[in-house]
Amino acid sequence: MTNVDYKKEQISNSEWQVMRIVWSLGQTTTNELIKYLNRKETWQPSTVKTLVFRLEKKGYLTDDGVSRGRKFSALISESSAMLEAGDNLFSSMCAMKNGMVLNHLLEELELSKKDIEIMIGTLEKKLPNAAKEVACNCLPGEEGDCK
Amino acid sequence: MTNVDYKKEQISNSEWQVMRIVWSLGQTTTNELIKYLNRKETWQPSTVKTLVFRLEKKGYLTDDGVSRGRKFSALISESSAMLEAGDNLFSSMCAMKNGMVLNHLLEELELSKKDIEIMIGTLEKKLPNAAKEVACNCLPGEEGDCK
DNA sequence: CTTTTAAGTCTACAAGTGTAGACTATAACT
DNA sequence: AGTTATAGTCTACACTTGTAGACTTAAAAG
Repeated sequence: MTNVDYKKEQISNSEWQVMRIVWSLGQTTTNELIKYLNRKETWQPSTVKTLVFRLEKKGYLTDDGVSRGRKFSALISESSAMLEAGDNLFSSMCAMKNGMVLNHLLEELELSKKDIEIMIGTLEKKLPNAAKEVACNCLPGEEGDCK
Repeated sequence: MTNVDYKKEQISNSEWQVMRIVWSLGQTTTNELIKYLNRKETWQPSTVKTLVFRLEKKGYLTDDGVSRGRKFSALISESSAMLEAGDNLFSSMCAMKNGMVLNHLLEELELSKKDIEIMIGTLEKKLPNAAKEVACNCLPGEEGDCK
């Protein structure tokens, strides 16, 4: 069995908040994390420390080993984490309705001109070879689409 | 305090699998669920029963109260569940990179001609008013974008 | 060098999740 | 009516997650 379907440990919601600070600062200390997160969450310093600890254990953060005031940095880029999260979500939902969800997101999310242009390009390139219908994959086996 | 930010209980991963069958069949029994899920998961019948029980408790499923062979049905549509899941994911990630993730999904996911056309329409309508840049909202407070 | 502060580590604990066995009561069969 | 199969309910247990207090030790201050 190859390693292809190896499932990395998830970044939990709270952990995600920590990662975003690290990704933004590039490199950070526990204190800085506590300071920033204090503006967004109501966490005690201990909570942040626990989260950092877990993220290191899961392999998403490392530190420089200095005994006081360690510098942490991410072992995964924000972009790949985001892509993975996106893939993950969509791969577990009904394929037939993915388009609808995407369209909704395109409508609701703030997007830059450039993003929009890129996406139009992507879609236009895709259009010619697109199928009439995407099959529903909700029911294991062959039978019926979801409503 | 209004109810606006009331947080519904999450549908967990395993529960999601159950819901997909219910959504597809419109109405179903425990046995049918066990039968279908048996093709996708390696769950024991008990596992399915637990999942169904939890989904009823969380308010996502109801049954017709018949003592044997109850019929279950969903209390939430698959579409709204999916939309919610999508919103949820994207609202917790970096706004600046949302476009990139969406583009990746547009590239990778199977989409129907019609979906694509709709989305191109959405994007074209959006383009004129789109900003040059979407600000990064990773750091609480004002300072700096994430990389 | 002693004291203090706080960074880092351990422990904790409730709720949620994945997974499933054990038990109970009811419908169906003889 | 008595027996049986099994749908439905309870209980269980390990692991993850959210959240945080307690303890230890090294660095900073006096």
